[in-house]
Amino acid sequence: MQPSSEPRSRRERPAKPALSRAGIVGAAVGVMRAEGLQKVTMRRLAQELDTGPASLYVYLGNTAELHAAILDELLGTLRPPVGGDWRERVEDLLTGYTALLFEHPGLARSVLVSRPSGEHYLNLIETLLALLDEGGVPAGQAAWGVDILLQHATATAAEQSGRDESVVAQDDWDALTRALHGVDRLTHPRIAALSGHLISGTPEERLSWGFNTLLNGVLGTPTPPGAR
Amino acid sequence: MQPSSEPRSRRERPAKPALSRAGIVGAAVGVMRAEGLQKVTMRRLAQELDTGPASLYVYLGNTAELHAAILDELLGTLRPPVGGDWRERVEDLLTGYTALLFEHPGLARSVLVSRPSGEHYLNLIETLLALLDEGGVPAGQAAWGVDILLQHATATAAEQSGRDESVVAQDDWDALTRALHGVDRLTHPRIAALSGHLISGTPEERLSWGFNTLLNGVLGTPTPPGAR
DNA sequence: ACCTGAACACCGTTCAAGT
DNA sequence: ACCTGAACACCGTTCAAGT
Repeated sequence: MQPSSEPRSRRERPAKPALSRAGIVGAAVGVMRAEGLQKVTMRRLAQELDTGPASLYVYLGNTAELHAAILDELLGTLRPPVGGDWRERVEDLLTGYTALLFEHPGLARSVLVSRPSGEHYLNLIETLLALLDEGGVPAGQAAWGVDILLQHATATAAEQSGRDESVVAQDDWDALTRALHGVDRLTHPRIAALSGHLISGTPEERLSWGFNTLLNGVLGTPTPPGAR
Repeated sequence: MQPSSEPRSRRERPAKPALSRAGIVGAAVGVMRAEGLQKVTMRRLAQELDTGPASLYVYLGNTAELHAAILDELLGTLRPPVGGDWRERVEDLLTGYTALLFEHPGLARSVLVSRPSGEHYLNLIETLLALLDEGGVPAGQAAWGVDILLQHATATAAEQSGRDESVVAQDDWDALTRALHGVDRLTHPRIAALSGHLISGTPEERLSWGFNTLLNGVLGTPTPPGAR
């Protein structure tokens, strides 16, 4: 019997491609788009790629690294703003970054802890530094400012997680919001007086105010001499 | 045979106390102090309280609610600052809050999503509002300011999680830090020029600068007319 | 060298059934 | 009414063993 030149497997599968970090991250983005981030697990992804979960650990150290890589991939779709002065362009860029994360708040949670370090994230930092430089922000303040601006964007998106995934959110609302309204005006007079203000505004208004507050603060707050 | 007035159980256990929300949260704090937050799971806690995990769901809606309740409990140990002007007292109070979370960064992660709504958290908000009022911060700015100040503190603590639990952290450091240093100065000139500044300063210096930046921004940034 | 089956050691949450 | 055993439907990560 002659050795066959046919592949050993009889089943004609869609030609299982070789694993690679890029391929894994691409598949992860696909699963996330189709089924949400909560389905992007090492096990589910291995299943998608027709292998066992252990194989993924050849390319990724852990799940947090996977999430960071997914965000970096998403960041590739972020276009640098063109119109307006430097402040408007900073706000536009950060609003775009936040909008991306608002669609996947779970990603924001992950990324707060294990930040991306890929090309697109570096481009975002570079662009922000260029805009702050254009606005005359001193180097030290700009460097620390980028950090705090991105932290605010990421944390604001992360706060949405849980509040959106389940439909429970609407009638359950928020225990804190209820507590703020039901407060005793004798023990907590200022909360009682300001309860309207504490939860006022749309998410967009608060985010925009946050970026402007941060920008004003960064412009006017020197970093300590030792760190400069 | 006379019915015995003895308890049905022969084993003299440490008198298993009736379940209550406060008891569960207390036990959770105990487990956290002894073994870390990662061990505070519904199952582990049920074991600690000599019952099944389902019993806990009579008192707590989910794990996030448990974590929020733990932080509120911890917040009971936070003493309002006494010395200095209003700005120093704000910074002291927020530094104390952050220090609490630095010891349990996982708690900060949870709480970013599902905030506490207990007595001690309300006291913290009330105290902050009083201090901002003392500083002459307009009501709308103070209300939104408290939110952004607490967010910065919480997010900064959350960023520590992962970086501390494992000893890997030290030599692994941070992929982003490495990426910032290894950047190409042709494609990312500003990162290359500022790489020293981007990671400079101690955590304390950066946190303090963050609070001051926020305070300066809050003082100088009016909230939008509609939301006011 | 590269890859992976199988196992280890867990999770949160629900629900039918008990007291 | 209050409580819970047992089950459902999963996880991340490791490691010995294969090719």
